[in-house]
Amino acid sequence: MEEKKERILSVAQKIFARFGIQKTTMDEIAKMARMGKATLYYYFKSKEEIFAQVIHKESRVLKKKLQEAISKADTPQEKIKAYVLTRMMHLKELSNYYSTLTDKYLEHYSFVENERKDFTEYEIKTLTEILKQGIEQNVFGMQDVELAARMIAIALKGLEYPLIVENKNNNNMEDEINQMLNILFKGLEIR
Amino acid sequence: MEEKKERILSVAQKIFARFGIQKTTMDEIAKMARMGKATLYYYFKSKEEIFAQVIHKESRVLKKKLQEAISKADTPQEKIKAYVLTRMMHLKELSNYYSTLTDKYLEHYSFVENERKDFTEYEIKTLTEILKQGIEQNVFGMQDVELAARMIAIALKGLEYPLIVENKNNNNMEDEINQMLNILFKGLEIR
DNA sequence: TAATAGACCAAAAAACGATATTAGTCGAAA
DNA sequence: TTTCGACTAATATCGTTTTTTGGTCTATTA
Repeated sequence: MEEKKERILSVAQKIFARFGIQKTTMDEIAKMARMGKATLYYYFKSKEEIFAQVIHKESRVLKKKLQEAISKADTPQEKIKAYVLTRMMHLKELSNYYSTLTDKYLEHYSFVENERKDFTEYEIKTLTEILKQGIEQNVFGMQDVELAARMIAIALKGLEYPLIVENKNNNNMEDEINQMLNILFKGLEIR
Repeated sequence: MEEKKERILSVAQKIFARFGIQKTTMDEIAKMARMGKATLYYYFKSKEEIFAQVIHKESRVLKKKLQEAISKADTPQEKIKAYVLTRMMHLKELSNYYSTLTDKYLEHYSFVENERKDFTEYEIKTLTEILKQGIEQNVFGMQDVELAARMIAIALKGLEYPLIVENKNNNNMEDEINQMLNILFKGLEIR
């Protein structure tokens, strides 16, 4: 039954978020989902698979949220702003998905790596799309669109740490992002 | 004698770089420096102090290298390029100073935090300087110079990880930096 | 006095073994 | 088809002993 799988995943998501994959036991998940531990193995083949699917689900949610944010914004500049802001804000909440990006011992799970790659791909594709629209609408101008998108994606990845982890005072994260985007749009050189 | 201190530091630097502070023993340093362990304590009060001084020395060397690179470049754009490139290239080499930035258990040493803060300060000051020159020479144009410098500094810090650690193929690091700087200079918006 | 190091100590870390948890399986039952 | 109690092998944990290591003391040298 699909509903059972859903319940397991949703319970697991909460526990994983709180304790991480290592300190979460299958018994805990089973109890919290009100079923025997063995039943978990009827629906999933391993703890790793449950974790993988939780991650995957969260990734899907984020992507959806990003699409919504983009579609609500009007100009290409605002779309990029919405994208970056939504992305960073959401990642800040997602202790779970995000611990993925920092925790050392998670690096070895290949599905984490895959999910990350997949998201990067999505990110580049989405940014490319926005940039292209910007060019069509005559507000952006660059030689190589995909290259620019890739550069922005790298920068976003890089900014995760100083912006999310290091930054204690969260309120000005939005400010900082806005200021960076301003520079990104206008450039340093005089016009 | 100053020469002895120097020898200890230089030996320690090599061993720290290879094994990190935890796995390096005072006996090792002593042997490699051809002296008794107790002698180390005649010159330094603790292992931590030795490490702190090694870090400090490396930081000074990097700053000097950066100054040279900047002074060799002519235009403000080239100065920034030289700065960023030198900074990243050097950090890539410095397994030691750089491990400082990643290793979890080093976070607690306050001198590491201090050195980091000091470097960030230096970085902002230096970038501000270059940007100001650029404005004087009428090649850069921005409202708040210091703000821009701070944003670039954050971005540089962020880029360390994806550029240095994650990037296996080192040869195109230079390319990527150049492309990023191009966007930074020109901006995305059409002119 | 300025340097050096061997011997020493307390504290931390590693090694070890016994014990307890836990991921995953199986067969029976609902 | 779905569920779970009972079981197992592997892994983690814990308490203890042993070893290593940062740091000190004191005698010796130059």
